[in-house]
Amino acid sequence: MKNQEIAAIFFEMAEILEMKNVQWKPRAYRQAARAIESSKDIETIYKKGGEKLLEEIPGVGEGIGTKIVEYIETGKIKEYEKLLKTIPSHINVLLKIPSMGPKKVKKLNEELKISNLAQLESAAKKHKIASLHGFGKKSEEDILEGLSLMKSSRGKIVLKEAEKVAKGIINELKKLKEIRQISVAGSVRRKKVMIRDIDVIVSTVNPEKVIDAFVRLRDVKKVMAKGKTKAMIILKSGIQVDLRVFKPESWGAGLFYFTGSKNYNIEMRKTAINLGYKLNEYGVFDKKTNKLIAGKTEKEICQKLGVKYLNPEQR
DNA sequence: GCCGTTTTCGGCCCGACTGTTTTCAGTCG
Repeated sequence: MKNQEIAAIFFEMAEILEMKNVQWKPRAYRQAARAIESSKDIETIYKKGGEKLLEEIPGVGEGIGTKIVEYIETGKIKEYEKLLKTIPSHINVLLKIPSMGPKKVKKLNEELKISNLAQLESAAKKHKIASLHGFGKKSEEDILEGLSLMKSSRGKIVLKEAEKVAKGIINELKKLKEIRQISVAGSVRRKKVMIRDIDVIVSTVNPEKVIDAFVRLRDVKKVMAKGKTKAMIILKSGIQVDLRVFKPESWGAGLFYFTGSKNYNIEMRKTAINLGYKLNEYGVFDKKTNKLIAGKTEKEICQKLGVKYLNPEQR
């Protein structure tokens, strides 16, 4: 199955293009990569109907279609090899550090010639980064923490372990009388085999209290973010847990939004737009009046969008 | 680079949070 190989290449191309400040193409490559990841075996499609049939995959057009064909036929993509030569090799590992994206990686490379983890660590420790425009003292601390987190964390965990952790957190939070509804969402709810982080969704009329309790859970190692509607923590085990808080009238929308895969969500939002609606994590809204027309439950939302209610695993 | 029951050109999902800012850019999900 070449799907994963090709998708990985397109994701990487998107990152490189982004570092080069290329507009829109990164999005196109990512969209195609995600579609390819979840599409049927791409080689079979090609053998059956040629490039034309490949272009029926959403997000795959002439340009990307030709590249897929090139990979199937020759095992490589010239454009990709060309792109690789334009950046320092292995600079992509820097993108794996939390809080580091294409723009920052590019800047650090240009200003300080940083192109690997060791150079990054050394520069941060010598406080060379804080003086760069757009960076500061906190950026330096974040980088060092991100580096140590990366060294210690085991990356993804298996579903069973994630479910156990999620259950523990939910049981703990359930003790708060402020909580109306609570559920796990994201890839745990979709029952993916490997889990990167755990999403927990809550509905309440008192968000502050719930978020406070969340960031003070027993096993919290670090609070990554804490706002009015969401918080992110890293547990001592290295697992990241995100909490999203909603009002009861948006419960279904929140759960829907943070359960769906990225592709599924984009699909649903487009469906909403076509119907003259707007869909976000708070509900389905009438585009003209901005009035909430569905949000309490997932089924209500599906009904308004005219789509079949799918089990989380299918989204 | 992709896509189109208003468009073959001109848009591209979008909201929250943080840090470095002086109103915003970058990152994340």
